[in-house]
Amino acid sequence: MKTMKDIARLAGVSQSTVSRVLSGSAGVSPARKAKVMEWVRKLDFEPNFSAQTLAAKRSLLIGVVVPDLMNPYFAEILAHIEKHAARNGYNVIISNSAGDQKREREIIKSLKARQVDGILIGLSSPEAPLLEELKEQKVRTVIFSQEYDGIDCVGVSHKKGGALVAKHFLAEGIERFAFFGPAKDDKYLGFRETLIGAGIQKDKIEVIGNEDWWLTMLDRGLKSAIEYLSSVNTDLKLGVFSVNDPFALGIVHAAQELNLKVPEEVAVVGFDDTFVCLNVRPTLSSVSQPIEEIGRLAVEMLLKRIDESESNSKENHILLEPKLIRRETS
Amino acid sequence: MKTMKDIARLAGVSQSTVSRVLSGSAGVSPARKAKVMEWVRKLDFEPNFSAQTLAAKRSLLIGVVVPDLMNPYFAEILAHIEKHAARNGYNVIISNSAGDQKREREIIKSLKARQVDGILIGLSSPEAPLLEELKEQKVRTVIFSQEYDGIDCVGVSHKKGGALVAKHFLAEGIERFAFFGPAKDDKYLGFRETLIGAGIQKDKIEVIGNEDWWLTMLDRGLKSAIEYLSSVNTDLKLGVFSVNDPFALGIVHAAQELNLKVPEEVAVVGFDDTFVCLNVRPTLSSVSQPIEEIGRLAVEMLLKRIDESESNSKENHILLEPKLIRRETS
DNA sequence: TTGAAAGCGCTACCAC
DNA sequence: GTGGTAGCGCTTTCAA
Repeated sequence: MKTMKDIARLAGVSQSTVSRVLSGSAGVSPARKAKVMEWVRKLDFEPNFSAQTLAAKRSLLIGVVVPDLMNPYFAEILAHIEKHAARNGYNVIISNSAGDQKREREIIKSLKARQVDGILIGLSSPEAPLLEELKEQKVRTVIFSQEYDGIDCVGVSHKKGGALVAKHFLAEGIERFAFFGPAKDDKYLGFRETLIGAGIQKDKIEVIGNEDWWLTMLDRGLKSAIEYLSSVNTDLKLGVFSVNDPFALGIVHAAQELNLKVPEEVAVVGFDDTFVCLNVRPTLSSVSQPIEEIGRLAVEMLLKRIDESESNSKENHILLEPKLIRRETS
Repeated sequence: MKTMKDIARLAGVSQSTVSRVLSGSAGVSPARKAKVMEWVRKLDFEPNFSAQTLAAKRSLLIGVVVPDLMNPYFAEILAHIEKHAARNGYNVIISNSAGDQKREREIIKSLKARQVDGILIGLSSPEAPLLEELKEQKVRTVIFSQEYDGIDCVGVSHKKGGALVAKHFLAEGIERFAFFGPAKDDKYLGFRETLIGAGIQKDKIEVIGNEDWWLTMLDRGLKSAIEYLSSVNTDLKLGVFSVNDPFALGIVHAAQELNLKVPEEVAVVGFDDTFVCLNVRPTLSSVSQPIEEIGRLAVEMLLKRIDESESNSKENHILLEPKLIRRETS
């Protein structure tokens, strides 16, 4: 491995000069600059990032934490994050939390030890204690899955998304409802609120997979979907709203397996509008989040924070509009 | 940020002792060890990775390079790689090459500058020059997508996979064939070889999306699939073999759009057997790679290389058996 | 405009 | 067992 010292010796200048040339800081004569660059090219030199990080306290590294890499939503957003990060000279460390808070803490701790310049985090459900910690520790953080007071975030309003689905189901004349996912999710709050506001009785709204929903998720929800659908009374048309697309797919398949007609007997709407929605038959209705935009904005927000030396300014919240994309399952 | 110096001062020992305790190296009295650990816990101390990397020349970081994060195959394998890496105390830097060789070079260069302990790389098509470079540079590397002389690798034999599909098509009495993907792909070689061995005329075998197949990939192949299927003579039943699953899906949808019956008029087989195969209707036939195993083995292989101080030993090639999973599209 | 030199936080060697 | 100390490769004052 070559070092700046080598370049300096070969180019006949001091190491400081090499550093100045490479960092693009002003105050180097064109002649010396050219000489340095010549050797940099000749040796295909690249400065050691660890040394740079140690000395400059800036790693050009961002950490991304997601609860489930297999969920196409997170895979897609990771792809966009990586693209924009790379474009700005940043590398991305990816960590999968599997929706486990303990693991999330460990990850964040280790990312800090790596001196990452910032963290982008997607949560699968609201986790106040963790976010509270994140706020205390002064790591620059942007959440791309939900809102939280005192932390930068970007995303759609899940509550509004839930409300959209409720309105849609009501307009279709549906009278029984189920939500697949954690009851504390904002999506469910918006869903339920709207239904109750429209005069629906509470006993017509059910939550499935509440506590252990994450475990249920891991096999894509098929099993618990079958369990639920086979136990439910189907004399009333059922409207099922799912916390995400893979899980919604599980419901559709469960319905098919039980010979229930979709959407005539069971209407299904997912969340995220990932590309799988179009890749399945029947095509899946879903609440759309502008994934690419969210990924881009999250990176931009974080880099802006990194640039401003003082972390004085108030947090930024960017809320985009969710949209219900109606397809064949609802 | 606290440092080892702080811990040392508080615990009343030298910095060397703190270092020894934290690295678990022998030769520290239990009493002092306990005292150090007490302060480590109290301050929630975590050593600075950059400093460690710089001093020990070991980053506990591995780089993963994939051509397309949106392809479920790579998303899945990344998930497994991350899991096993984390289990062994490694973090993962993920980079998306978009199938571009220039970008791949840049990525590798920057990963080396980051002092990664090793690189796992998945390629979308054979790229001899790049791999040759990789061999020259002594970065520990494992390929998880294909075989290459002189570099460790793990995966299924794509050639065998292609042969399996050819045999299957022949057994179904199919007489016209197409391969969607780059002609230089081993999958195609095995496919074509087997067909020709069985007496099929060369003009009955076509390659679609050869040169610009990657671009085609990016919108999941639907457009060029429609283009191809609408131009082809359909009086003979067609067997289409695709380089991966998303692309195969494009063909199925194109066929549906053109009112061609799948699999009666057009049989389709994908590659990788990602979970989308089961999530679509008709369910997609595909050549299966044991994704989880490949991810695990790739990490294990790399860590073994890292452990052996000398990089003397010959390369390892692990070839797993591909399997044709027949479903509704063939 | 340039170079010398003092760190950044840690590891590892050497001496006690 | 333990502590002192010389780097690891870079950035960034400070003087010249």
